Amino acid sequence: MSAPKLIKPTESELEILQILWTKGLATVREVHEELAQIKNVGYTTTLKLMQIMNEKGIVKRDDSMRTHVYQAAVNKEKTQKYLLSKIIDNLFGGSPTQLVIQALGDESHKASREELDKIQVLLDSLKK
Amino acid sequence: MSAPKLIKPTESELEILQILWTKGLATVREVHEELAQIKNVGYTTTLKLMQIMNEKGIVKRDDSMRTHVYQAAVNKEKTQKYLLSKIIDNLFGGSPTQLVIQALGDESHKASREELDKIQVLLDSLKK
DNA sequence: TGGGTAATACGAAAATAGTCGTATGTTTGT
DNA sequence: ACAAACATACGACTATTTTCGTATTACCCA
Repeated sequence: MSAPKLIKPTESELEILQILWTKGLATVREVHEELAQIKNVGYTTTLKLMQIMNEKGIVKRDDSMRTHVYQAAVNKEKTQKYLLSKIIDNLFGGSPTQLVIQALGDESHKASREELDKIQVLLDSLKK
Repeated sequence: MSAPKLIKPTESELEILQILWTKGLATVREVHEELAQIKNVGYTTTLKLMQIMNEKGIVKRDDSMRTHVYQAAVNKEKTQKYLLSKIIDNLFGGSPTQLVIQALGDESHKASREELDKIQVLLDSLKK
């Protein structure tokens, strides 16, 4: 029985994870430059954060080179599911339906026709 | 132009808000007793939290009586929408569809047939 | 080959969240 | 009437998260 340690990334950590999930491999510099586009933060701050994430096991790094290369060590879908589960409990009283309804109704994040179809497919399979 | 100040409740505050949204009006004692069922925390902690929430404007209170009566000062749906919007950006790269798919697939929060129908209705209206 | 640029390590301040002890006053039951 | 139970206020302590300055070492090239 290996305890599947569930990690709860902080908000800042999540921002970095998103970048790593997209890029796959990245240096601190690369991550920082992405980050700098959405928030005003110093390079060493990003560095420190990624070092801490490494200690926590949220990311892995290859430090065989002088410039270390990082990658996410936690699975994207698993992390999303885990955090979503918390939110469903914490914000929607345990009802995923309420969450879905709010999400679909969100004016600032409209779903395309294609996406709606995707949801329809899933919905059909759940109905069986 | 009144600035519609958007408040981001903390996790503990959210737990309290959930109780207040359900109860409508409640004393600290009542909130604390609900809270004590899900977490181990002292009475004065709950009290302090609610005092802070009052200062922040997240809750209102009637202190004309010795035992103050609290109620939520922020709208439930608005708060859910706001926080959800953040999560969509922060955890799902801006795609509400991904969030919906994960939420519907959540094994520990299964949606009932009735709820699925509700979602279907909403989905139909969005498709038009 | 020496100076500028770039990288990591480290420590510690600043900001935010959560916790509770203690003081003080109020109510209530017997 | 008075002790026990109950309520709020308030300050302080702990923990976590975010931030960045400074030191040190490595790399590059004019």
